[in-house]
Amino acid sequence: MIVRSLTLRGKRTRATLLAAGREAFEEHGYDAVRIDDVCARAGVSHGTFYTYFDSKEALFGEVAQAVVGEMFAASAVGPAASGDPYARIEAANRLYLRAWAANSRLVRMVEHAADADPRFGRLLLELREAFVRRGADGLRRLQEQGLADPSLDPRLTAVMLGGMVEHFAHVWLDLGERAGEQDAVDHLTRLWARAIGLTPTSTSSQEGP
Amino acid sequence: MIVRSLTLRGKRTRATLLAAGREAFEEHGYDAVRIDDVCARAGVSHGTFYTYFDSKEALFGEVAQAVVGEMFAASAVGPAASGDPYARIEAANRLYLRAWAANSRLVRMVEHAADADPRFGRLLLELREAFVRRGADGLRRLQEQGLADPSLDPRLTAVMLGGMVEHFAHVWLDLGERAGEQDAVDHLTRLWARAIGLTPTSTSSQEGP
Amino acid sequence: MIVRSLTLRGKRTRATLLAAGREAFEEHGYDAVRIDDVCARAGVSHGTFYTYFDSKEALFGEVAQAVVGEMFAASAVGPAASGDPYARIEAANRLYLRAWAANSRLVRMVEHAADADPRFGRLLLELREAFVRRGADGLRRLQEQGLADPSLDPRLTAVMLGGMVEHFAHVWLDLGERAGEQDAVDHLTRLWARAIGLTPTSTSSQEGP
Amino acid sequence: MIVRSLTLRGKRTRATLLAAGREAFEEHGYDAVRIDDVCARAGVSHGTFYTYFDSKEALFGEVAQAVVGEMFAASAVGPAASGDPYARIEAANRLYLRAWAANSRLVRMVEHAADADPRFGRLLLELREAFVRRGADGLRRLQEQGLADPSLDPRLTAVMLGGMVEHFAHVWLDLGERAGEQDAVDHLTRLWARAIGLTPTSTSSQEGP
DNA sequence: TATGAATGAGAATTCATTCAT
DNA sequence: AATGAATGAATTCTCATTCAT
Repeated sequence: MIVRSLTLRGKRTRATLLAAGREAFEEHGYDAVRIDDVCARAGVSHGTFYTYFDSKEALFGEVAQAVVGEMFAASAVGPAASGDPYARIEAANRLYLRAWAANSRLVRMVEHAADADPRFGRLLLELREAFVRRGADGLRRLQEQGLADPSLDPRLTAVMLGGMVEHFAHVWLDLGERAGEQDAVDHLTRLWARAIGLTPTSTSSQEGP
Repeated sequence: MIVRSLTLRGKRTRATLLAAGREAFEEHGYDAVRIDDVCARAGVSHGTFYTYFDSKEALFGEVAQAVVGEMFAASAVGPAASGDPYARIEAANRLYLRAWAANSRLVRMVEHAADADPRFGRLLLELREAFVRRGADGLRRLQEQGLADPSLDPRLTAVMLGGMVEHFAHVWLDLGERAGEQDAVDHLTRLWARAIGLTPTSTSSQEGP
Repeated sequence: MIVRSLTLRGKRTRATLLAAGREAFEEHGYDAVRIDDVCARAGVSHGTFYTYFDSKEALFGEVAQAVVGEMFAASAVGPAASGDPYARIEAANRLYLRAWAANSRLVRMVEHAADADPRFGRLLLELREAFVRRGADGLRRLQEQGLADPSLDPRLTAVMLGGMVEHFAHVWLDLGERAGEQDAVDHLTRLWARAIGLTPTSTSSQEGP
Repeated sequence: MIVRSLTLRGKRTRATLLAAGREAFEEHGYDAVRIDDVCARAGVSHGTFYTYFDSKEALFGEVAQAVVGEMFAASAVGPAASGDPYARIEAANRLYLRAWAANSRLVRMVEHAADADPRFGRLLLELREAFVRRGADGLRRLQEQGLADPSLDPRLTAVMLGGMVEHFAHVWLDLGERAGEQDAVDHLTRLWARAIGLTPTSTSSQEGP
């Protein structure tokens, strides 16, 4: 693997290889991907692959890193979002479902890789931690505002309800559980809101009469 | 692989191999297990393996079948359980957590195998379906009794809340999220109960007024 | 590589592979030999090779061991040899030349391998040590009998004169220095004998008056 | 590789590469040296290497040539040396030991390379020939002066005794045979002198009456 | 002259599976 | 039923060398 800083051409080749690898992993799964597949897709010889990556695993490592980064970025509810708690939860759930739709296969591959290689486990842990903290902070705020059940442990609750959304995304998008997006988001949000004892405010878009 | 029915000795050898395979898969993961490992553990030669199983995959198929069966059996709340809805949910959650603790690695392996082989997908689907149906039936009954929000789709809700428990089991037991069992079961149950709008009955052990 | 003790058939295959490897190394040198060459020569598939040997290096290790053993055995002057010191030296020199003729290429390969792998260095050291000790013991005996210069260090002298023979064997047999065997043995022996100040006994076959 | 004569800058780069190659070969051995290592050491890029050398082998060829030249030059007993035959032999032995100490690894590499490539064989032959001729001429002169056994074949004797020194140098310096330089030179010289029947002259520094 | 990206021939090794005994 | 020797497809990775810039 190359060490020195790359020229423009080198950077391009590396990026091509990375993209090709991502596609290949997504399509065929880690085991089924051969270095030569990636190279063919990228249009370079397999010697070139080793100019930029140490091994198939190293390539996957970079793909995983990218995917995890995207997952997190994609599911962040902007600060501009409505101040209404219910609406924020709803927006977060919708975003997560969509982010998952775009990356589910790869994320599951990272999860599997984590079984064998702690490096991937750490990557996943960081991602999960970010989500959990985000959820726990949100809940804590609601509790402080008297809008949510103060007896719930914020972290544990965030882990559980976040897990509900994550797991549903998997079941829905990967395992083919049938549901419309609107229905799915609605149910997830209602369950979440009610679970934490969210007190509807006047602007709430909750289930109505 | 032989077809005719087995002698007693044959049955024993087969069972030994199956147990050895299960242990090996559990310890090292699918890819890392070599047929030789299994045979060494079972104390038979390579050739013998193929007397009883068509392939490594076939062995794993049987292991998976067994695990899935155990998972389902282990997590069924007996009919003798208290009639109190909250208590039933609590019992189910506790049982599921424990069943998962006993089988998580193998279940995850089955999940991963399902990515590549639809046969395992089907197996998993059956398991999930049984859980979902059980959960949905329970909810429907509560709705009919006027004890749960009637506007919730029973199946979708069961998928989501069941997923919450399943996912938490994974996070807690495999990924090391710290929590005590009592706390975990309590939170899962409270979140679940409140999410479906479970109206406390007089015998409820819920958090009270 | 196989661990359990081999059946007759297994032993035969292993021996065939070992012989094939020895020939291949002898003919083409370590680097140029491919595992497949050895297998083709032995008439087995290359998978079979790995049933019996861990690697090309391991195979070479066994070949080296064998060659070194043969070298030592082949150059031992039997105790039955004439008691005449000069004749014994002469016999040893002749035997060494012949042993070298049979194994020079492989011995040189071991020498080269020793540069990279201390294991081979040790092997060679043992061989050399045996030769040196044999030579030193012989000289010491002659010194004690008053037949050789007592001021010479037996070990150092044995190393030097033994080296003379070893090196000449190489130059003569490998590098093509022209000489007849009789002449070669004669000169080596006369130089050796005179170098240690060997006093001719009455039965000496030395160069006469 | 370029053909036209080099600019000053070109010469410098070439020399740097040659020196880097020599060091690299000396440290790691032929096989283990990658062109990249040499280039990194020389501070130039891969491509540049091929501006000056046709191949790795060509580089080694030049290194070998240089080493062999140095070996010969370094071990020549100047004409100014004492006219005493014993002293001349002693001086030559000491010089040879020292020259070998400086170059043993590379010389052995050349020897090994000679097994596969006759070009290196020829190089070595020339070196050896020069030594042998020098030794044979010396012996012939002594024989003519009546100072050495006239029945010895000068060339054969030179090959053998020269080999004794060369081989001892290897054993002592590369294989770790323990001896002090003075002892080593003393023994080599005494054995050599007595082997050829060198008659001490009055000025001899030999071991006395 | 120098650079460094690209090439691809080449070899080692693993392990599920078959089959003769 | 059991054995274990034999098979060979499959894949990774290295590094000397070429060549466009």
